[in-house]
Amino acid sequence: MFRLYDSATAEVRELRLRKPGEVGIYLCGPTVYGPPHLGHGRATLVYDILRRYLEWSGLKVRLVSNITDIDDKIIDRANRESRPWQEITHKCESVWFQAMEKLNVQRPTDVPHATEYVDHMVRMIGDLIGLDRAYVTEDGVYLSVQSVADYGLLANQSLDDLLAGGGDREVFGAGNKKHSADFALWKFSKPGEPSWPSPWGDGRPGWHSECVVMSLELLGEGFDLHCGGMDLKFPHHENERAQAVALGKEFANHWMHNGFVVDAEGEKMSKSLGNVANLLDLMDKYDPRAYRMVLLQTHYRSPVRVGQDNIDAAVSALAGLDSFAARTASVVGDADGRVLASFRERMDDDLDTPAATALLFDTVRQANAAIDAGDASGPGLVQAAREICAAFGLELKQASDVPADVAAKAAALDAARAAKDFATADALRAELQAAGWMVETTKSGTSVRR
RNA sequence: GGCGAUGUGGCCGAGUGGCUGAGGCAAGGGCCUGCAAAGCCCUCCACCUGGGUUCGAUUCCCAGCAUCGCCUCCA
Repeated sequence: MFRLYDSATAEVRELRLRKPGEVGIYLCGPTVYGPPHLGHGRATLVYDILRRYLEWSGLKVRLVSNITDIDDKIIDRANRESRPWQEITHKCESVWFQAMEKLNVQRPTDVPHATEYVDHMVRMIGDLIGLDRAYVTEDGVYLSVQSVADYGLLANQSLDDLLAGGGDREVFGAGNKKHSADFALWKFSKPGEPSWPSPWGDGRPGWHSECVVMSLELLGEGFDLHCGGMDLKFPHHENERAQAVALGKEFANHWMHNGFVVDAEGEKMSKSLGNVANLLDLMDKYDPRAYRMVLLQTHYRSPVRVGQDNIDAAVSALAGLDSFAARTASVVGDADGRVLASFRERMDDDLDTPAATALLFDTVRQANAAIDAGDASGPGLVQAAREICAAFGLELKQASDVPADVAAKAAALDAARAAKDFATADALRAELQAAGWMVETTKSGTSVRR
C-alpha cells in the first residue's frame, strides 16, 4: 500500500486509485520563457522518481505534464526582444526537454500545451459564467471565489485570513473585481498581443485555467494525484481547484507538493559554481546524476540546499556506486527478496527516498563484502541494488568503452607487474590516470574505466 | 497581522519517548595490495535555549530565540 502525504488533508494517507493497477498523475509543468533553474530540476526529478517507482511497483502510470506556452511573462519577453512569442516558447521548450534528457527524466506520457486548449478553456469559462460563478469586467473575466464554499482549503486559510495578508501588493484588476481574491480566467488583449476569440472579447486565458481543463480532459474527474512545487499550492492549485469545484466537478483526489531549493550560502555557492541557480550550468559542471543523488538523500518535502559540498559528496558517493557496478558487471542472480521488500516498505512510506537510499548503500556494502568473501548471497544483493537504482532512475556506469591503445597499456601494465617490473607498471598506471582513467589493479588483472 | 516549516555530529542529511544515535561525504587507524586504487573492518557518539509532562525527552507540551516559506509572478 502506497502511502503519501496529502497536502489537502495534511496527513499521510493511502494513495487511492480509481482503477486498480493504474495511476493518473497531473504535474504542473514549466512556463516556457526562460532557461530551467534548480527548482524546476527538483520538481521534475522528484516526480520522475515517483513515476519510476510506481512503474517499478507494477502500476501503469499516466503522467500528464503541461507546457504553459502563453503567459504575460512570455509576452513581456517577446516585446522586450522584439521577437515573435512563439519563437521564445519553442526555443525554451526544446531547451527544457534537452535538460530533462540530461537529467534522465522520462518524458511525461502526455505533454499538452495551453495554446492547444484555448477553445476548451473558453467553453469552461462560459460554463462558469452560466453558473453565475464568473463575471465579465472591463479587463477580463473573473471567477468569484465566494461562490466556492471551501476556498482556501489548500492554503489552509480562510478567505478572510488570506485577505488580511498581502500587505501593500498591487492586485491585478483590483478596481474591477467584486472581491479582491477573485482571479482572472480570461484577460482581454491589448493591441499587438497574442489573442484568441471569445464571446466576451479577444484575449488570452488566465494561468489557472489551463491545468483544470487539461487534467480533467486527459485524466478525467477525480483523478488520482496532482503534483507540483510547494509554491504552486497557493494560489495556482487553489485556483485550479476552485474552478473545478465551481463547475461541480470532482478534482484531484490527492495533492503532493515538493519542497524548495534554498539558496542559503548563496555567495559561497556562486563563487565556486558560478551562477548555479541555472540548471544547465549545474549539469555542465557536474555529473547530472549528482543532483538526483542529492535529492534522493533528502526527503521530498524538506527544503534542500544545493551547494558545492552537497554536490561534491554526491559525486563521491556515485563514484563508489559506479565502481560497484563495474566490478559486479558480470554477476548474475535473482534479486534478494528481503532487500526489495524493505525497499518497498520505505518507499511506500511517503516516498522515503533517504531511507531507501540508505538501504541501497547498505546493500552495496554487503554485496561487496559477500563478493570478496565468495559468499553465495552476493549475486542476490547485487541484483537487488541494481533494481533499486532502476527504480530511482539512477544509471550506474559499468565498464566504459576502452580504446585499443588504453587497453594495450593496461595489458602492458599487467605484464610488467607479472615480471615484477614495478617501475614500468607504476609509470603506465600514472600515464593512464593522467589521461583521466580510473585504474583498478586486482589479482585478476587491471581494469580501466572513466 | 494570518497560516506553516525548520534548528541534529567536521559537513550534508534521516529518524526515534528508553534498547546498539540511518545513510552519504570528509578525517584517522587497520586488513588487502609489490605500492596504490577499489573494497572490507574499526574510530570520531549530536540533537537551539528555558520551563513542563514522564520512572525516563533529542523525540510530547508550553514559552523564548534564530532561520525560512506562503498570504494572488514562482517548481
